[in-house]
Amino acid sequence: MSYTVSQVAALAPVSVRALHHYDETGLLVPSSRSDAGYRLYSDADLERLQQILFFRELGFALDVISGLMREPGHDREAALLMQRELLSERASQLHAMINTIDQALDTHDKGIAMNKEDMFEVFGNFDPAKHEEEVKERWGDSDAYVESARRTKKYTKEDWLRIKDEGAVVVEGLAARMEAGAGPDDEEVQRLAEEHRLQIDRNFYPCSKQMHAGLGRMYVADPRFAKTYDNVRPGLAQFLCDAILINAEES
Amino acid sequence: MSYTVSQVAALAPVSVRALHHYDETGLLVPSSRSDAGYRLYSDADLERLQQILFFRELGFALDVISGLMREPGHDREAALLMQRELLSERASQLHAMINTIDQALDTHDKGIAMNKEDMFEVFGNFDPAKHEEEVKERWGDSDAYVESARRTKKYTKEDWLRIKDEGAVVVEGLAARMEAGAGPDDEEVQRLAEEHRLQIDRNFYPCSKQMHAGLGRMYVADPRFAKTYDNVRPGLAQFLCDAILINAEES
DNA sequence: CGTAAACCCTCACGTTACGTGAGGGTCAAG
DNA sequence: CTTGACCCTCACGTAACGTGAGGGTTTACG
Repeated sequence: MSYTVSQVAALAPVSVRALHHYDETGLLVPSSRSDAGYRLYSDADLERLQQILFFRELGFALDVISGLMREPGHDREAALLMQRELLSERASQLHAMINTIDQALDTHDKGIAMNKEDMFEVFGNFDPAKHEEEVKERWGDSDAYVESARRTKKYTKEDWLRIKDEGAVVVEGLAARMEAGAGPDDEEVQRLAEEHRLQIDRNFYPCSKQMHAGLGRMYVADPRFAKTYDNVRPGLAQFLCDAILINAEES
Repeated sequence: MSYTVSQVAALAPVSVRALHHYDETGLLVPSSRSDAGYRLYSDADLERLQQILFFRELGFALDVISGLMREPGHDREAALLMQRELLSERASQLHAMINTIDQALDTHDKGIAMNKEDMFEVFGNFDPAKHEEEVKERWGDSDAYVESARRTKKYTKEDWLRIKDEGAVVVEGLAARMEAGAGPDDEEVQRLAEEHRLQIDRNFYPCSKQMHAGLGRMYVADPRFAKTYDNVRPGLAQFLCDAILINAEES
């Protein structure tokens, strides 16, 4: 099945001209042309387009998107996970903005002026220019998510089983200590938290304590990840997050 | 207290050049200049800037923002409420996009392809071009929020008390019927729902049944509004919303 | 009191991501 | 076989600034 420009434009929120533009710049070159020179988009082209649109929605410039999607080891799953992260970040950003509005409404009702810094604080985090660097930082020096995709590609089924078992040992250990009433600062819990970090570091991508802390926060903030741990024991995601943060602090 | 361009740029996520630009186009003209011709921004200017930034964040073009803020009867509170609405809409949009990603990840895992329409459906709602019209539509023919601001400006304290009492009668009536076990399709409940609409229509802005339905949905979707009703009786927001939707359907 | 660093101003041209025709083939329907 | 709906390739237009160029102003400090 293949689609012409107008069919794609009807399906996705993108103009015909934009498709021409993406073709010209090499961002999305249709995988074939008809005899008459008509652009024909395949299903795979549409998947690529979807990713482009997600990135665009997130405020990335087209050449940056181009770069991201050209990186060696880039794959759809890694990109989707990254986009998911960024989107949920953006969502909490929006909630913060809503809070700022509520605050503005309150102070407005009372006839008093708002603190100037609070007025704009909420915008700060989503500076598009700053964003690129921040992404690099958050995902590690050499783009952790790319690195991860690169490494995991070579893993065999046995590798995956081993990694899963290693992980299960840590998770079960944590769950047991939690049930035994230990706090997140418990010595054994701390050892397991550090082991958790090292597993990521060994198996997926270089993971500093700082990055690990970021992950920890994500485990509770992001239901998709929280579920992974809370399914083992309710409250485990929060417990692990606390433990990670304590482990990260002792630097 | 007044601020120079760089001070404003440090406070808010806006470049010096952008401030120049806003000045040139008349969107934000600083309320004074120093002897040397330096732009000096007052507190009021900063409030205006904050609003501009919210609108910009929402994807409005600068000339549209200019228009919105120039409309007669435009005031800060009305604008903030409108922005709040649009932001929370945007937030649920993002959550929908996250769901789409989850779906894409699932189908990807299973090695099957996703429905092409589902792939892009989620983007559709936030077409910036379409948005302007939609806003007009949602807020009524003559910009309900502007109309509301215009009318309420003339209200005296007594007007407000009367309106509040009128409203309380309806809300208490609804709460009583709900407690008595009536469903949202109960005859008396329907009468009260319609009265609720008429009160808005009389006191604030022309409110069609369709618009009323939009409001009803907002009462449950938006915690700020839900609270107003749930504080009277838990579950009342949902109850009212259901009643409104039923009332709206019989057109 | 001078002077350098740090700001500010006004042009004015550059850039990104398309919009919007102009001029001209292509294709299915009647 | 023609008409209307698509498609193509230029190519210039536009919005919202970015990025100097050239030149005053303010402030800190020696």
